[in-house]
Amino acid sequence: MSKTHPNVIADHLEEMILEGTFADNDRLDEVQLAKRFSVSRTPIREALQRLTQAGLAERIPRRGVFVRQPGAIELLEMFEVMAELEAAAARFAAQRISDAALKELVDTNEECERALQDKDADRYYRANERFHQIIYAQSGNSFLEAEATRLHRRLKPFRRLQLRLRGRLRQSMSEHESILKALSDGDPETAANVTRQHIAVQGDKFHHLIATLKTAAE
Amino acid sequence: MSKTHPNVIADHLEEMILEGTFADNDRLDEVQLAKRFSVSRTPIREALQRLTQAGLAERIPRRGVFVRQPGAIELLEMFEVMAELEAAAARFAAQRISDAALKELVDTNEECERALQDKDADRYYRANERFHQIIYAQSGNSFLEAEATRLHRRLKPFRRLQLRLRGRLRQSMSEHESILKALSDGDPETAANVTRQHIAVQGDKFHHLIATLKTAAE
DNA sequence: AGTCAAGTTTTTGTATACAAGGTCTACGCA
DNA sequence: TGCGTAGACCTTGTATACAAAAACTTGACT
Repeated sequence: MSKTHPNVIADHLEEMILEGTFADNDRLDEVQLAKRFSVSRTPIREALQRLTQAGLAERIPRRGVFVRQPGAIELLEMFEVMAELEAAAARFAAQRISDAALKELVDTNEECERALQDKDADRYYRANERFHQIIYAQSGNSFLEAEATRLHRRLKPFRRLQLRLRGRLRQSMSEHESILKALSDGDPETAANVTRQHIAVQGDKFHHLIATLKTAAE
Repeated sequence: MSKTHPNVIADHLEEMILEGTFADNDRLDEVQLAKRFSVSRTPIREALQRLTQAGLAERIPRRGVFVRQPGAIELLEMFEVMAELEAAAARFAAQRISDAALKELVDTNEECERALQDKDADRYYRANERFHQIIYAQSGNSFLEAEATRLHRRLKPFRRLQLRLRGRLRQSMSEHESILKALSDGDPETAANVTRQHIAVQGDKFHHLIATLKTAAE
């Protein structure tokens, strides 16, 4: 592998962790990674620190850094917070969204629809992601946008799971419609509530999630 | 200064930045800090990286790291998000709070009251902080608790300002009462809304905030 | 055989050396 | 005098050397 910058290394490792290349509690060996990326330990340590800061790994003093995959409970907690952040973004967006963005949102949702009919999961995920990203941006709050994006990214590998969990994509689509309506109506409360419901994982789905996680782990 | 660990150094620098020891855009000189803390540049660089990750400073490649004090807009954005996180915590807490915690919350609020009557600002701030911390914890979501605490900490130096901004502490106290009532009633919606109002900086206060910031900067 | 301890090896953490790019000064030239 | 540029000087970024702590191995003793 060619010599590369620490940020790139961190991105790379982050990607690997998020994609599940490493198992939970795997140790990230500094010299091994140094060889792997053809750099010295110094930039590797920098990258590892970034990962620990992001919560993707944990550094135990004098023992090393270990990847930290979230368990079922932590995952639920993260989804709960995600739901609130998205709800907040939708609340603000209902008051602040531009006509252009609203149109873009409609287009994106139609793209979702088409991808769904074509059974093109990949395209659906991309469009879905853009749908949410537009709402973050239209919250008119770049700090919120950044935080939401960060958490969204962190949860990305589990989104697929969440969708399967929710049952059918159909329902997700109709929720999008409700969000869209609330936004174009300029109704912050409804926008927030509908969005929260859209993201949240509640009640009986909890057990389903745990079961799915266990299956995935084996 | 005695030789100390990078985390301690980072905490120290963080404290200094938050307390306003450094001005915006000040460069954090590696060798200077190394001398100051009697360590080599390596642990200093680690500490600086932590600061940049936390958003308290920015690293410009090949130029150094510079402290980033939030401007008025960013500050408002952060308060907006803080309001939403607190509202979310209150929403969950209304459903999950324990009797013991509820009692503790009442006690803490009374402590606020007493401190207010004694005009003991310091004690008031401590009690106020505990009040909010209890709500975070009682959200029953440790991820949310951690995120809220993180942002709370970041906004700490501006809270004083926010209170002055809101007018009188009296109002803050009566808002606490409303929150308390909603929590003991187990009413999530009200708890969330009241809390959001409690934290939020809206409308005309905006200009006031900017003016106050400018004064503080001179 | 099992356990404990001393020594060896491995690994992290810190210091220092070196390389590469950026800044600043001083001098030449219009 | 003002501007541009060459070169010295700093500063950051990376590699390597060294120190200290943990893990592992081996062997002695019960």
